[in-house]
Amino acid sequence: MDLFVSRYFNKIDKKGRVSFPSSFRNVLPKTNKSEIILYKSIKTESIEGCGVERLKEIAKRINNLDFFSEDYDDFSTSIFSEIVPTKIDKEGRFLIPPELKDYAKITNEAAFYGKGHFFQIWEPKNGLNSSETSRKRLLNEKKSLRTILTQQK
Amino acid sequence: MDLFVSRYFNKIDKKGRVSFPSSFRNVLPKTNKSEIILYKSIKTESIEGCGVERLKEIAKRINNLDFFSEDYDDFSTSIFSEIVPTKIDKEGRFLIPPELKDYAKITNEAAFYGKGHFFQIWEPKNGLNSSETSRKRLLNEKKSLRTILTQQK
DNA sequence: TATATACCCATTGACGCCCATATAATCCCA
DNA sequence: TGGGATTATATGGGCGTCAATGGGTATATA
Repeated sequence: MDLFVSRYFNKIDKKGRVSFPSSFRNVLPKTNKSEIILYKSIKTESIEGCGVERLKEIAKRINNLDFFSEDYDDFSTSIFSEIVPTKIDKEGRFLIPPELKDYAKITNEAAFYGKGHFFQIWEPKNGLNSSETSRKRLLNEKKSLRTILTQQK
Repeated sequence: MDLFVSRYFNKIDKKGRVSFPSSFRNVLPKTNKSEIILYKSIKTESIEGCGVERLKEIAKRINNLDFFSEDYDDFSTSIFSEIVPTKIDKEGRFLIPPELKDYAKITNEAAFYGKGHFFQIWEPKNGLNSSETSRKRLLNEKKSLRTILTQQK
């Protein structure tokens, strides 16, 4: 499985360390399993992150936007300048950068949400509320996991 | 037969393990017979699942969406974090993820229902009640297998 | 020097992996 | 085609490993 999937709730210890979920670690490239990049989620009150190699992909996507558009400016500012490279220790733990931790209002527990090619880190209650909202929106739009997962080409 | 069909009632042992029905295992791709993905059924109090290969297709599709669109966000949010990849051991058994187990109110026995391209896992009594209800509803609507099987497009 | 963090080592409970058995299904050969 | 032998499936249990977590000490940085 080379995708960030599922959800994990991990404790933050007295030193501020938190375990990066084992299954997430396995998604990171073999060449660099000890570093991730973190940044503020643009649309939500959460931290977003991915492996370093994904950064290049993001750069490409942003580069494809109209160079003179507001979006280009906004995205490149809010993403690149906000990125915090973060090291993962031998036990698979890392320190959540203080600014991001504050931004997401995380205190003593962190919820890790798999999002495919990236992941999000939430204050647990906020995370639950947010996914509940998503779930309801899906129901209203009559889309369900089943329709998406089982549809044939 | 590359479809999930028929119904099986399997016991959950002291360690929480349950056999994934042999005929279901044969539906999984030869390349990966030891992993399935599970998620909450949206419309019923049951667990739904399928092989991992579908997930990868979805990931590919989602990745092709506009990186900054609402759709990209919505899909990745509602799909990836809800999915629980689950390993099947050498004997064909697996652990039902606790959250899903609770959701379906499963305790010491699980009913596996083949649904074609996916399957469902029910608490046995709930499963029986649900299929009985379905049967009656079909009868009331005067639909029969024959109508469905013989209708032309 | 004070504070933070990198680097060790320890603990615990859960899980993966292995081996075992009973029953059911299948096969094979006379 | 019958009946014994072989194989497959569901199930039970032991044990080593790993993930998450806790904490001590050296090292760095300001």
